[in-house]
Amino acid sequence: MLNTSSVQPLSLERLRTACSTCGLRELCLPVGLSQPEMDRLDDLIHLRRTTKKGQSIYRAGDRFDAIYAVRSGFFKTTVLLEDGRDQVTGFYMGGELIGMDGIGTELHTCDSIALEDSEVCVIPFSRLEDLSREVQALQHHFHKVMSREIVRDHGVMMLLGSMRAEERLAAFLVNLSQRFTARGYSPSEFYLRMTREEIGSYLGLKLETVSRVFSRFQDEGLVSVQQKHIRIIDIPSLKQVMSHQQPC
Amino acid sequence: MLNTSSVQPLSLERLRTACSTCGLRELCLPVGLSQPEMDRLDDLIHLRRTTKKGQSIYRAGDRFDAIYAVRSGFFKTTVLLEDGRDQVTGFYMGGELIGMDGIGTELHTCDSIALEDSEVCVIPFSRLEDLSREVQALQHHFHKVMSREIVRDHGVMMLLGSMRAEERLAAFLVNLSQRFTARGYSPSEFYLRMTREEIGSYLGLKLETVSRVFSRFQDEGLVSVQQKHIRIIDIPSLKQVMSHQQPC
DNA sequence: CGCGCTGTTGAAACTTGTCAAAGTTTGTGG
DNA sequence: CCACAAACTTTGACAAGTTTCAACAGCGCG
Repeated sequence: MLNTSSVQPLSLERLRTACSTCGLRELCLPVGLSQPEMDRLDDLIHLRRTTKKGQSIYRAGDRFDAIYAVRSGFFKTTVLLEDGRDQVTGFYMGGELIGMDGIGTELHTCDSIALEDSEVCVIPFSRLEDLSREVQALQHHFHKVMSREIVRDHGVMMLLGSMRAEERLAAFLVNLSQRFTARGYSPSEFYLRMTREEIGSYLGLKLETVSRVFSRFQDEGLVSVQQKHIRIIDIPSLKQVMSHQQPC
Repeated sequence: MLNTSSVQPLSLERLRTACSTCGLRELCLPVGLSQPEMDRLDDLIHLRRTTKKGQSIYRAGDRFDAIYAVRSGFFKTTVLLEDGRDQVTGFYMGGELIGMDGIGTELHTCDSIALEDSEVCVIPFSRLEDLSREVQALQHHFHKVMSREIVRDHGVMMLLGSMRAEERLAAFLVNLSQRFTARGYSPSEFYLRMTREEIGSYLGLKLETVSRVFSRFQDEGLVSVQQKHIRIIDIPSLKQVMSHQQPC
């Protein structure tokens, strides 16, 4: 464990760490909590972990005892099949929660890997359950977060099951754009933290296909692509590609 | 609402309805509850709804206020895209919970449709939250159920993203077989409640492809198929098809 | 400064989808 | 209870989209 990331208790940095002063609190677990309630949540979350690019917070098979809120950085989760194939099941950015896959079996079922140097807040799960038995707003919001994870997965199933390559990539870009926007970044210009292969894995495509579609989008003037630097030129058209024009 | 299924309060039938006497309790929400705890859960769940084949329990956009436990019968859930494409996101049988997609937004995001005449227990969600603040075992088990839904969806994403048609159908049959087994039915012989089109929609394939793969499996002696009646002849080989032999 | 990882592009192969036709089952109304 | 219509399934031939294989270019880390 120790070789995958460093653990640091935060005695005096509490103020800096506290949910109440965290810029991501409106996107994260504390949504809807009163100040006293948030203080109680802060009591739980006094551990942060920094994770270098390429390292994991947990791996499939690890014992589950906490969920993690992304404080900074970018993560992917991947599932491994017995036969060696693996697939990216999600990308996570600031304010999003990772690790809920482990609740059901007490074991994590996927790997969570940092795509850049990152930091997460460690949320001990049994203590979160304890507190959410006392704080209704926390309980309810946590349920919402889990539910949204299910709905998000449905969206990906939709994408994988019935969209063509161009539609998938368009949907992916639009989704990223929206999530960056919610975090105060530009809706139209961002760096991809993941490789073409990771995008392809997430979208059920080969990296070559992802690359080709990027090129096509660029030729059509929808986006400007320079390696990992993406500038979306025409969001409406991208949305149209995403949701429209099935070749009838 | 009234035209989609009938609602019946169950004054005196309580004993018959009670979770404590339900044959599915080991697969459903009451797992791990003591008798007094289960009695309190019974207090919540005094509504059942019968649903005719083809009718829905809820539709996308309906207000969310309850989740549903399948008591008998068989359901599918489907998501509809703006452009008219839709996709089956899951099949549900006895003891499984439907409707958790609605928690996050207070609105349901998919349709749940009975594939045969069915019956569900209505679990008012806010009362479930109330009770699970008091009953730790219930709280924890509910979290497990939601988590497993996420893990299940990851499995489907895996299947849609990186498996070929034969592997998908093999995985589907193995999964059904396991779920029937857990419910005391034959692992190797069952009726499919869904059409080829619905299977295809779930697996990201066209119905013709599903039909062809069934025929191929039959030719290879893996299963015997007569319309919706399936007999799995060689489960080990089916598992091998599922998880093995990627054309390298 | 160069080696390796990542990304791009082309041509051929393969899987799945599309269209079409015919067979089968199911359900309904007479 | 039968007949007919509608829905579902199977199968074939062909088309389309994606993958595979291969070669090369570019960026970035050590």
